[in-house]
Amino acid sequence: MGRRVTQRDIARMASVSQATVSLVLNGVSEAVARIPAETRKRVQELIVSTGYVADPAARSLVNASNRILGVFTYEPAFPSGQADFFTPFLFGIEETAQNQGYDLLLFTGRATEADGRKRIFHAGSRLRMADGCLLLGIVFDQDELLRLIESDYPFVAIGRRDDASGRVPYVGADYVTATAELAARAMELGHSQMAYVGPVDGAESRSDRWKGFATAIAGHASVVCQEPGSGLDPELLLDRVLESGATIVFFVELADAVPFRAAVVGKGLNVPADLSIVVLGSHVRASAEGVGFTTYAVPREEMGRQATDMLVGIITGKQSPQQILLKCNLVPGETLGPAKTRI
Amino acid sequence: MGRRVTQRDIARMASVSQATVSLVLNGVSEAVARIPAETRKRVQELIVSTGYVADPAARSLVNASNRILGVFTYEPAFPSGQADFFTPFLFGIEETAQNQGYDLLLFTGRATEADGRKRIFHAGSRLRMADGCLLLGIVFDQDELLRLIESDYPFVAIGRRDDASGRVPYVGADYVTATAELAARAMELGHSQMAYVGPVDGAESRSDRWKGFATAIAGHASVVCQEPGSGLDPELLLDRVLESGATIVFFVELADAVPFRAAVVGKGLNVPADLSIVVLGSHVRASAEGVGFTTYAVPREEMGRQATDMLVGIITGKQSPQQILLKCNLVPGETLGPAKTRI
DNA sequence: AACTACTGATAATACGCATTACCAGACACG
DNA sequence: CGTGTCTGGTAATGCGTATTATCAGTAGTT
Repeated sequence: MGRRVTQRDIARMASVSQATVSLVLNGVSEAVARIPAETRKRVQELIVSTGYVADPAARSLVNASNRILGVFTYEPAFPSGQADFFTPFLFGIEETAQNQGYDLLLFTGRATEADGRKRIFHAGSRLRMADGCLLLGIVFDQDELLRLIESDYPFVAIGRRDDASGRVPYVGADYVTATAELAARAMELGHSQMAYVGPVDGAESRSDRWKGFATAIAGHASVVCQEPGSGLDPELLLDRVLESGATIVFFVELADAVPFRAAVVGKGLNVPADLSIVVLGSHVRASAEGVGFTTYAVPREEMGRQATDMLVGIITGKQSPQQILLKCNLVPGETLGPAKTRI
Repeated sequence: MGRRVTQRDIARMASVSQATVSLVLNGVSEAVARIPAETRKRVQELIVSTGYVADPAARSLVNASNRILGVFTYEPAFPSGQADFFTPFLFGIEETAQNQGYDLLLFTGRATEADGRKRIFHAGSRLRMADGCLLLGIVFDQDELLRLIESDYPFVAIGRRDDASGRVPYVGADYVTATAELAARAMELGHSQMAYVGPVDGAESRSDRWKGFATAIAGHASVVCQEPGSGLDPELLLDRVLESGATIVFFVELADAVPFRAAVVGKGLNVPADLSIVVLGSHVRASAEGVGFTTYAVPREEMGRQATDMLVGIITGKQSPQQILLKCNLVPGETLGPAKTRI
């Protein structure tokens, strides 16, 4: 590779010093250094004709700033399975980063430790290459969060985090309220025997749903069936639900609801006449796919946007770390109806 | 921000020199520098306990290597409209980058010039932060490609490029062959009056389709209707197609085919009994969406993978720039049938 | 005692850039 | 002629790291 052009090269060509080139390049004011227009022009022209571009590494060594935002995903980032989950965040992040004039560094790092999890801190980590970092994922590593907080390295999590004694800055979605609203609506429609399919604890986004649900129905309705979901055979699940006497099923995962609904229809039953289905959170896109589930939309793109804005604010010192919850809008859908009176 | 830990800090704590820390850190062999196990251990422990991580900027200043791959998209990268177009590439790129131990730098840069196009070269470009770069997009800038080639900066385009006197390394899709195959199949089914909706020149991916199409039907069938597509009112388009006597319509863009099909059905006609529809290239996902168009699948993820591998090969000097075309597999679909004999 | 061989490091330097302190020359003024 | 002021720059330095040449001390050999 033919060595790239440096300020020294340009300096030699223009018969000035490297310092002068730097001064011209950064267009410093007359107040700090006097460079006559004629010299400026001469240097400028050489900069253009050689296609000189400052080496960002060297620049950042001096400035301690790269105008780069890191994006760290705890779960494997892109693999198609998670695609619909991560891409909306990335859309929002990319859009805002662009507006703010930042580039995005995606940390692809694979699991390095014995526990099979990706780690932020490891030998050769390129984390510092970014001025700050966005954290994406369902489950985070406690130790790393703590270290991150203590290191003063600017970062913002996407999704609510109550780890690390509540000091994690984040932009999350208000699952509690949205779930409670759906549960309330279900109760208005006469449902009192409910099924809940999905995890009730673990990540915040999951326990929050359960919390909102459980709180809302407390004293008014009861959970007659609770399954962990994910991978459970739809037919089998349907049998259990029917057996339990539930008139409505709440799904944490859209992916579980889809085959379940197919199973219901396959059995000659009608949704929502015979059985209501509610999904606790979907991508905005989901509704466009014609499925029509009753659910609420998690504003993932907006989360990405606000998290990015906050991160930039923290980096530039214009903002202090905060914790923000965004509202999820209800999507009426067509899978929630009045409770069927069972015989 | 409390200043970060540097090698000097560790050196002081361990009562050794900065050089020693660097040597221990990089685990140099006894041959090049002798550091007794005891000292090594002492330094190692401090490295761990302080959570020291080498500054990649400083490192790259010395090494001229960051283990970072740049991704430059000429069209706005993520915005939802293009989502399905770009994300498959990114999946492949991310997967391979991860396997190769590289991080990904997404250049978000906005249009800086008067012509409203994004530019690779501009003041403050962070291009050099990456060891090499992948180029994504439909239409590229001639000048920049030339400059890139002459600069010896490693890069690989995704999509065939005949710009810059054919010296652009790329991994593309073989649109010519795939399109010709579809055209041949159509002719086998008796179609001889054809409509073609979409651009016939401009970007390679577009002119290649037309080329494969035109070559295949030359002398056997004729184009009775050709429209530029994109944005044309479906109803109006349908009228023109019917009027022309075409028995089959080839679409360059899936996005155009979808509303068109709806218009056909809306008019009480049947696809493919009354009119066949063929789409020239789709995402693999398209078939999963239940639309069932006859088309061919552009192996976008695989293109991303191979381009990334090639780029890494070029960077490490293990491979020279190449030009590769990948095969597109036909997707039978349900929208291509025998030609209807018009009255 | 003089020489060699080895050990365990370190000092020096370069990488490309930004920045500050400083300086040489021209000119004006008293 | 001595002093001050302005102009047009430059030299020097530091950022954090990798690398190479060098060196002081000790032990062993003749």
